[in-house]
Amino acid sequence: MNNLNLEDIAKKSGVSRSTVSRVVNDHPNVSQKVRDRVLEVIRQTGYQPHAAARALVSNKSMTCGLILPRTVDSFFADPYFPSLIQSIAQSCGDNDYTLSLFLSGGEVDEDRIFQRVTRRGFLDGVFVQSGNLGEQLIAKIVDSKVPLVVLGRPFEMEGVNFVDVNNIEAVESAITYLAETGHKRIATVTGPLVTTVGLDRREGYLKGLQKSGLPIEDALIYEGDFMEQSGYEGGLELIRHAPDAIFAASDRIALGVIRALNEQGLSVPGDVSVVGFDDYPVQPPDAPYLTSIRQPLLDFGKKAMEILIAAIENNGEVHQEYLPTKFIVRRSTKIRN
Amino acid sequence: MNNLNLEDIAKKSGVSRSTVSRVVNDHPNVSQKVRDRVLEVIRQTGYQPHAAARALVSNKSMTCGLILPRTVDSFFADPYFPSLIQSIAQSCGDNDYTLSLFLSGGEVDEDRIFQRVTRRGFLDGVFVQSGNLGEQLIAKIVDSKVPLVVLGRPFEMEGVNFVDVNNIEAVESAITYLAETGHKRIATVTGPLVTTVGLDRREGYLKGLQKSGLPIEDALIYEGDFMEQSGYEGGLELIRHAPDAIFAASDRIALGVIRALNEQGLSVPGDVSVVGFDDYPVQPPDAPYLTSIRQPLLDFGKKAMEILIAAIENNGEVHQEYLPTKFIVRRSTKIRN
DNA sequence: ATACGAATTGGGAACGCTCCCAAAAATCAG
DNA sequence: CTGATTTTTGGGAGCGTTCCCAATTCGTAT
Repeated sequence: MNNLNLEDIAKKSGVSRSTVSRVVNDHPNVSQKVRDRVLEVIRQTGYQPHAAARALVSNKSMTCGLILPRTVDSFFADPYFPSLIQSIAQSCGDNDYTLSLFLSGGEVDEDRIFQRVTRRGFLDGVFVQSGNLGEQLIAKIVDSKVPLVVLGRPFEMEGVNFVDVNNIEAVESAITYLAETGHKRIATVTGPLVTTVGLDRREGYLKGLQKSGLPIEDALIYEGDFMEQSGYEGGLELIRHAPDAIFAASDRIALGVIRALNEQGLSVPGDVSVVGFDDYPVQPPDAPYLTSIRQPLLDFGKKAMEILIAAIENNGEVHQEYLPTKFIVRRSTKIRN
Repeated sequence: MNNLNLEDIAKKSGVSRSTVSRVVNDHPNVSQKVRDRVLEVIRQTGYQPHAAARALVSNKSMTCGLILPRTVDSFFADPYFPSLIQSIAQSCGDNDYTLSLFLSGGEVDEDRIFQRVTRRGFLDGVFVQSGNLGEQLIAKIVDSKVPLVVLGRPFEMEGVNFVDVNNIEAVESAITYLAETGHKRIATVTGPLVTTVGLDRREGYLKGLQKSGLPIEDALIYEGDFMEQSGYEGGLELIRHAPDAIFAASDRIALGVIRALNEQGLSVPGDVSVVGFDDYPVQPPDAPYLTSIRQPLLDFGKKAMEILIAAIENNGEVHQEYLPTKFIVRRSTKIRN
């Protein structure tokens, strides 16, 4: 088995521990001849440095944490989570970091996670998914000085790194588009208004109406929770007020809305246009033609990782970034005149 | 900040490093008085042992890996993955292990992951999700002697730990149930037949027919891939051969099947009974009444963790376990006479 | 009180690495 | 060919633990 240490490799290649270390870490000032010889021994023996020993002395574990403060339900149902995980995992891998996952279901978990996160020699930094549940944890982590990047804008933004999608602007321009294409009564099923995402997307909706000179009507706003069921319920409710377009704060909501409309004999986009948000790579086959706002998922993880690395290295300035989205017109909307 | 070490705590509490270590690790032979004093200092200072230092000397990182050899698509679409992650994460947390996540999309990733996994002082053991992609990786990990538990039966079972659900038996009894309730032409949309799950569920289907004295008809078997779309396509294909029941190898497939049937004017369960597999806690609202086979998800993670811990500690015997499922009759099936 | 065994406590060594500095070797200029 | 300079190499120290063993303290029976 592979349980050799630096010294063993050194002996086998007739050099010193230090030299092997230099080779392993790609330091300069090693003659080509020696480097090749050592490299060959390493190849033959399959030597790999001991992660813990390295972490101990260099004070870097090359591991970061991803904390998802989530209820069981939403974690299952929403493709956002796999996407997020995937995106972060990818970026970590690309930067030679390992990703540790922490799922939190409540305060007890959060305490436990907080303990772990602040353990020395364990994580170099953490990502926390923003959401109503995690706020307190975020505050504690900020206090603890552990390098942190929040995924999605947190409520308390002062001095905390985060990456988010530009929700407000994205929705605003989607609404503007709807207004420009002849829609007069634009309704919305929002996300949960206890989250910044939910709030921001509603804000974008309001701003969009304002900008387009359309009146804001409370009856055209239904608070959902990103799940399909809430879209369905919202759809049933909203059609009582004769909208000609519905902006859904997530694709899943949009699916529910469409289901409700269809069930009531309304066609999409014939009678009502529907716009979603997310545009996941895998569209549910029920709605292959959903007009939606695409989140730049891979960029998201990449940017988050960039910021985390900066935070780990500099622990200086605060980074807060909003990534642009892309509005994709498909066939769930139509131009009205 | 919290960067004290054992020695500091020792000094502050007027004892030696060793004693503090004993207190931290709950060793006996520390007088109550001293223990209390040390504990108080630890509480005040918020001391936590340095993870890497501990890992170095004790040769246990208290971290395990979860490797998901998966294509992007299926990872997004299938609620199985969040469920699996959740279940494993939970069990890890409960046993004071940290979970590191590795998503693999191909051979390059697999090599990289393998390197990491075998790094000393890094992971105490790993879980690998079974599937056609990961077989080679599993073989390599088995060779490397890193404690391993495969999630789902692997193709090559010799000497490798795994946990699976008793797919064959589960499906067999579902089919038997259908036969007993008067179904004569039971069709199936299988999972991908390049995976053991797909194969086993088909095997259960065949055995069930056999046991019930029903003939096996190739036209009643459609190979799907666990995704809804394949259920839809399978449904369209199968109804040309007039089945009175369709067993879908996953709930997602079942949804697609139902969609196809409905689209063709057939009612479920009026014309055709449909049985799914998985019974995820969050049922898609389209089919709240799906008769299905429930996977014992939490038990799954728990059992897997148990086996992994045993493997880490004993590295002795091989554990291969099949967990029982639960057949849940709802309203997508009916009794025919 | 004294001695003896048990319980408690302290300090050294080691885990495998990186970093620093000094020693050795190689290179170069005069 | 010598001395100065640069490059390469080797060994010691230390990171913060745990484990082991020796030293000390304690309790108890004589």
